[in-house]
Amino acid sequence: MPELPEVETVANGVDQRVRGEVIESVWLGSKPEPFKTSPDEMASVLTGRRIERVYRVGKHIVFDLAGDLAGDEEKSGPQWIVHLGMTGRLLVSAAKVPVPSHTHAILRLASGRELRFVDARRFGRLAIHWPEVKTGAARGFQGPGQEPLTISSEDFSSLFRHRKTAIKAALLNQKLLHGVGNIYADESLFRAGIRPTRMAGRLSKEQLGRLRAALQTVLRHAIELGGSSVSDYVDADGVRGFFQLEHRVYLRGGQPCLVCGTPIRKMVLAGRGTHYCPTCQK
DNA sequence: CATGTTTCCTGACAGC
DNA sequence: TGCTGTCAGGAAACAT
Repeated sequence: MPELPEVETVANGVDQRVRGEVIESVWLGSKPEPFKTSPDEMASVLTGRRIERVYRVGKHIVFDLAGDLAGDEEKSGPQWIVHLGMTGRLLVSAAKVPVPSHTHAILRLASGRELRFVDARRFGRLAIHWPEVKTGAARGFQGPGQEPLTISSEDFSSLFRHRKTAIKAALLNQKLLHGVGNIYADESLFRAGIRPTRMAGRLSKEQLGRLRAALQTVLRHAIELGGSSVSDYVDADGVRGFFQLEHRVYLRGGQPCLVCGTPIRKMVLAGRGTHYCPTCQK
């Protein structure tokens, strides 16, 4: 399941491959489920645009598109927003490469290659975002929450203050921090020594400080290793990441804790498989 | 508003 | 071998 490090890896890979490319034509699958914007509108907005830059915001991949169809104006253009959901992939392929099953969108590029959105489980979403022009500068897609990698200690702590839900559920809430999913929630809570079930609003300042540091360390390390390849995640080249080798609790239920040897416990919390060490996490 | 529950979807896997 | 049943999980919709 792509989370922040996997989405960052994909966005960077796609950026390297398609930055500066012009979208010549667009095909969108007949089923409308994956689209927040109607297929007709999406196709008409994308067609003829130049891709200026591709990057990550939360778990979303953002394509900055040229503001006018000639692409030589400074006014800011629309953005194409891609959310990979559980099984979504963005592939850059030569046109002659067979189109995989479950392909929902194909952007044909001026170079002759194609950018393809493939998603077996259809949890992914595509949308057009128009930067809102308020006082002067246009404001691009911001995502639902705050960035885990750059948030200050003060802002991080205030996110959880007075919150009565479990800290793990709060970490998964994209309106607070965006980009954190099941793997990195479990891994950062283990490294911070905090039980996933602890009420968010009852954590001490020290615990919240440890949690922020652990989360940022884990996310940065995972980005360096190309993300975690569990189930079928691969990057834009079909290459697997390696952070799954660094997992200390995720999917390790019943196996000994790498620190103290106690069997890792597995439970369901916030509807998700949740893994923790009952000795190391208080 | 805050929090909990249900739903979507299909590949993978267990069990027969 | 091949069928059936169960599970996983991000986020929106719905319920409390």
